[in-house]
Amino acid sequence: MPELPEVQTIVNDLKKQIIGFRILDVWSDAPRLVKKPPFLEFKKEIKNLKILDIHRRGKNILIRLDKNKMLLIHQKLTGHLLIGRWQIKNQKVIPLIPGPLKESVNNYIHLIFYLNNNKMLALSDLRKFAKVILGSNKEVESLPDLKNLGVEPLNKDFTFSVFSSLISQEKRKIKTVLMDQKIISGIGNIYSDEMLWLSKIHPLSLAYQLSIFQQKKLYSALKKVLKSALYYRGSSVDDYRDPFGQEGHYSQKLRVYRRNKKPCFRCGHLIEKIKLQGRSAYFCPYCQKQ
DNA sequence: AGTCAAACCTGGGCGC
DNA sequence: TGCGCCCAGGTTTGAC
Repeated sequence: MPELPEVQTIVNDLKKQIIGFRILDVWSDAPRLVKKPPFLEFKKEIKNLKILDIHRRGKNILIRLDKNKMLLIHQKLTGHLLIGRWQIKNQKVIPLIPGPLKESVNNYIHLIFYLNNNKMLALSDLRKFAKVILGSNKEVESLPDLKNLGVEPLNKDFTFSVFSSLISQEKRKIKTVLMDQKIISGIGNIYSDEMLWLSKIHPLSLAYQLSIFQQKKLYSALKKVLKSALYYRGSSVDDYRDPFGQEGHYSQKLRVYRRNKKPCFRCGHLIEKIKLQGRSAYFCPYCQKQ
């Protein structure tokens, strides 16, 4: 499930592949992935638009187009953006390029943008949870998806005092707060577990009850984990792949996520798994005392 | 204000 | 073999 490091890796990779090219056409066998406008309109509107820029906001990918249009893509749980070439045969998507793209992510391609560089940008999504929206710059910018997002954790203006004031008025559990996109954008289940383990904080601790010392530990762990995961091109815990079908290498660096009943890398006690708001949280009961 | 469940989806793993 | 069941999970929505 792509979080900030994965989404940023994808955006960085795609920059070199799609900027300056035109979208010639769109194909989909799951038009419901496009939330706005209705698919036929979407197809008509996006035709021949030139790709001017691509960037990330939270976990959203934003592709700026000609004629003041913007394309928003959120990959949710199992979405993958892939660069390659495919052919549709009997309603099935067949890869034309051998290699890494012949992997399983290819089995779930539901949306293809045909570009004028003889390549295609495809959205593969096993769960079909992904979200695609096309609108004017203004329309897209004012969507709640973007408008309600909190601070970007890797921006310079995300200082310790900003972080401190954000969490010290939060009565919710710290893991819930870290994953709340309205507070800080881009952190999900994997990296919230990792930063809490690194700063030795229990996921169920109430945010406003953390000491200044703990806040400082968490702030630096937060930055460290995200930067490092970005450096290693994200984590491929389930099936995350970059636009070329390659895995991220941070999976080998993960310290707690999905390590239930395995020894803690720090103290050897067994990692525990608990449920928190319908999600799993992994932590070391010895290192991360409440 | 905070917590929780349901909905959106479907492959994979389990028990029988 | 194969059926039914539950689970994973980001985000939104609605209920308590």
